[in-house]
Amino acid sequence: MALRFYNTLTQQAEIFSPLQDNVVRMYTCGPTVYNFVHIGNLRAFTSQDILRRWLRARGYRLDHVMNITDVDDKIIRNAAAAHKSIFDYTEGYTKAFLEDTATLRLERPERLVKATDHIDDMASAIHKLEERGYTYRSDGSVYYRIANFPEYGKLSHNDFSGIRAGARVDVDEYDKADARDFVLWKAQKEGEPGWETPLGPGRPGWHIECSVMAMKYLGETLDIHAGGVDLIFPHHENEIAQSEALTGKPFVRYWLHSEHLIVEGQKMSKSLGNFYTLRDLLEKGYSPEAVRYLLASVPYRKKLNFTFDGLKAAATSIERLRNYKIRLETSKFPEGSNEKMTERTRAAQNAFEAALDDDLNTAEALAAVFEYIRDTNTAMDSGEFRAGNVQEALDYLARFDAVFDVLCPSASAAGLSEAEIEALVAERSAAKKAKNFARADQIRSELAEKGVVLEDTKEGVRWKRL
RNA sequence: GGCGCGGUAGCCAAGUGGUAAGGCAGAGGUCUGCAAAACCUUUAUUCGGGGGUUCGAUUCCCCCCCGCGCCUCCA
Repeated sequence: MALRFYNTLTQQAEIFSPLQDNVVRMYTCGPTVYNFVHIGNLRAFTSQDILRRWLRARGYRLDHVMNITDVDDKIIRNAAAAHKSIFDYTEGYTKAFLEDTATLRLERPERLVKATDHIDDMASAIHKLEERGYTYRSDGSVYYRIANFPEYGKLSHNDFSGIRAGARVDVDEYDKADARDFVLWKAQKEGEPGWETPLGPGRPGWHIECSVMAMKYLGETLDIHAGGVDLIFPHHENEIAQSEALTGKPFVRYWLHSEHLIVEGQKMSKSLGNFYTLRDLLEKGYSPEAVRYLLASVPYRKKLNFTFDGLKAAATSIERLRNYKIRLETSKFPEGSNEKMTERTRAAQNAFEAALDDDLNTAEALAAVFEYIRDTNTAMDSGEFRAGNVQEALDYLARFDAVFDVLCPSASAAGLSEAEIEALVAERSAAKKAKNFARADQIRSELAEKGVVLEDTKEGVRWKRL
């Protein structure tokens, strides 16, 4: 089954193949670094991480560009309030963003690019748009005239044909000829940061950075452009208008948009008190893997209802996966190999791949893994699962984890060393042999307090950290 | 109003024109010094409501109800 993605542009699932060879050139809209990213942002970035990993699993090489918006109204406002330059102000949140995404095990894109490093490129692009007659000036600012781009609206599927240039709307406030026109270059105002360019002093509008940086690094036509659904209009619509006006070529072949996350059934907002950053959740004691699992477990085009029950369920689900892996690694199985198990593994692998090929259906992919685990656990209990089947099962888990990446626990800061744990385990075994169960239980609870769980099995005691 | 997404068991959630995946939680059981892990059984005659098409619809069509997003810079 071929890899397919739902394309916002065509409103259909389409078979994916890159324009050139096996390299996927993709661009994703990164953060505006005026604050810590919240779990809604991270849902989108997690979807993109799953996308990245699955493309690689399917044999593609990636050239992925993500932008960091480090100049915009909110940044200017907040930096001024903090009495900092926008550079000092955004530096801290850029660093925090990189830390948070690393904590969530999100792969770094091949290129991370900042808007402020590309001011000249943007000014040139705007100048070129002026030459081509797509713009007009007003009070030192440059606007894009959407009336000159007939295809405007093709991504968001809005019909703007009724809007005529010259039908002035909110003239006093915006100085725009048309309500849908958008700013390419903002004239510098008193006390605001600005750049000297042939366009005059000012700063870029939001949309131009993505068009310019995407095409600078990836060429005039990208394979994939991804972001949250809220960016479809106006941001991505405007990117198309800018880019295609510049090149006359299709800007993006596959537009992928992830749905929003809601919290306990409601829109996440600071006023409702249900606004969370990753840092908030870690402080409450949840693991990064649990957050990652929850964000990844709902297919990206579905709204994700983020709940604390769900977060706990995610943590328990991860435990089940890890316990299974530990069982594979530590148990003794009968000699030989069972061909039926090999076939079962192959079927599970096929189901997993088919699910992700189908527009990254992560829920179905997880179902394939859990069904396999239940079946092989049963086979282990009955003795049908043989030593010769261990490696294929571990390989399957590895392929699962190459995408979901939740099996390896995050390093806990404190705790006992392995040697200390082993010593206590040995002491407890001796106490048990001597029927000193009081001491045995005492050691169990001591270790439990330090996050180490003991399990007595036929093959002896095994322990794991929580 | 326009465009778009969705309403499936206590919760999260997959799915298909042919009779409901998976996870979590709950109940009972096997195993166990206790526990853990694991397994087994059990939890939707039913997929927001009402019509229609069909041999047959949760899945297609129509209407209605409810929730959500976007419609000037929010993933």
